[in-house]
Amino acid sequence: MQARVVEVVRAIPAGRVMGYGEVARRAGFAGRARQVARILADSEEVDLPWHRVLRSSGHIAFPPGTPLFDEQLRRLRAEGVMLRDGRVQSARMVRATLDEMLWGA
DNA sequence: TGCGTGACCCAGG
DNA sequence: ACCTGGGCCACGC
Repeated sequence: MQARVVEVVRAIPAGRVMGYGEVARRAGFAGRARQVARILADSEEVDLPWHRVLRSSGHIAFPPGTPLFDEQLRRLRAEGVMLRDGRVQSARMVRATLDEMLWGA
């Protein structure tokens, strides 16, 4: 599962974000969002754009003010992803169906 | 072995 | 648009 998840995360285009659940689905493990989170937490992978993965709500998963929260926010801003009321606009989210047509796979 | 704990999600209400 | 209950499952104590 680890490898498939890493693949999916690596495939998220810069400037766009994806929910943990969506990552799980695309990796072939629907329903296992928690495992995706753990995998990212444990991953030693370099150049893994883990900051492009957030809650389906558009919120960063860490509590505001924590080091990881700040780090993720910083990386997102660096690629032009802005947050409104603590969350990214849904338009930035790679969702199912409709997006499948636009971005494929 | 058992149980609480998460970088979570979703259908309902 | 927020809250809730149930689902999910690897880990650690």
